[in-house]
Amino acid sequence: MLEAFLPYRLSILSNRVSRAIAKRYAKTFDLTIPEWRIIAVLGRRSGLTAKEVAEATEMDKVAVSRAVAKLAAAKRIAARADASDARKQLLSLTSQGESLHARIAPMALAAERRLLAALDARERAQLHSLLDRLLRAAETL
Amino acid sequence: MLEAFLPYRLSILSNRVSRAIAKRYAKTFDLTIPEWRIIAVLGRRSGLTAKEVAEATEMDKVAVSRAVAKLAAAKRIAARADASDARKQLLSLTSQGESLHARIAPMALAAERRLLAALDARERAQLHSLLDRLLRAAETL
DNA sequence: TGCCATTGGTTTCAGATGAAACTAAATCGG
DNA sequence: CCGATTTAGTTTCATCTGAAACCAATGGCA
Repeated sequence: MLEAFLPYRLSILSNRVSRAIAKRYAKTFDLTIPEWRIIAVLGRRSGLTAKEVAEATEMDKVAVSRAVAKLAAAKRIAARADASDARKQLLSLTSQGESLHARIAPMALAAERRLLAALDARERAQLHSLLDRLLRAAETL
Repeated sequence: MLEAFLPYRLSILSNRVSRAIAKRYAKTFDLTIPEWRIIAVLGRRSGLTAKEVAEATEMDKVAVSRAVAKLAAAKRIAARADASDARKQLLSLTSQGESLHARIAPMALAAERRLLAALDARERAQLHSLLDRLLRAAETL
């Protein structure tokens, strides 16, 4: 039963993929998955607060707080104060962070492509649509 | 980019589903996901060794060792010695474990059904086949 | 204005986790 | 047979993680 059980299969697949990527990131860049997610998100949209990052990445705020602290210590991201709310910090990539992002993003996409090589274009579109619907359904479980 | 990145989407989906199920199991039965996996596997095939359980569930042997210890302490599974190899322990559900399994399995299937309600029969078949191929592709990443 | 509830973010604490070391038993090669 | 290697499983240690407590700033609202 387990082999056919959807939650189990999703977990195995996700773990295999994440582990493969995480190992590579850790070795090459001393970067964890949460950190990489933050880099990815800030690479697209700069000046987010920690809370917005947490929402965008679906990580909890503790994880974000810690990853942000580590990234900031490594000068990969920088925080500037929000003029209108002293609790908030607006986060963005430093130039170091930018260049890290520029190096990693292609690697990430290559890994994804390797995985998706198992499917043809039509199947990829199906997969995307199926995942969309499952993700929405999983919001309210 | 992150929102469309397959490894990320898989991780979010898997986490949402696992978290929902884990929470329920933990509250109702004091059972973690690794423990539940072992129950599920032993419910189907009795007399497996810890190693075989680890293979069947794709968990590492440390996790299995710990979960087995806890399940055995709770008298949910029992270990008997292998006659031909003193290192091995043949694991099986106790009657308590059996009845736990009988109670949980339907819950698990119901959760899966709720998730799959977002798809029609044809799409479920597609999903299965896509996951099969992705799982195979992810073996060698 | 001045209190109270809320919000953004960090710290703490206790439990989970994985890699590597370890123990004990079995197997292999000579 | 007997030492070297492999295998099953456990323990240890250092790290990760999440829930809850916490702190500081803000936004009602009376």
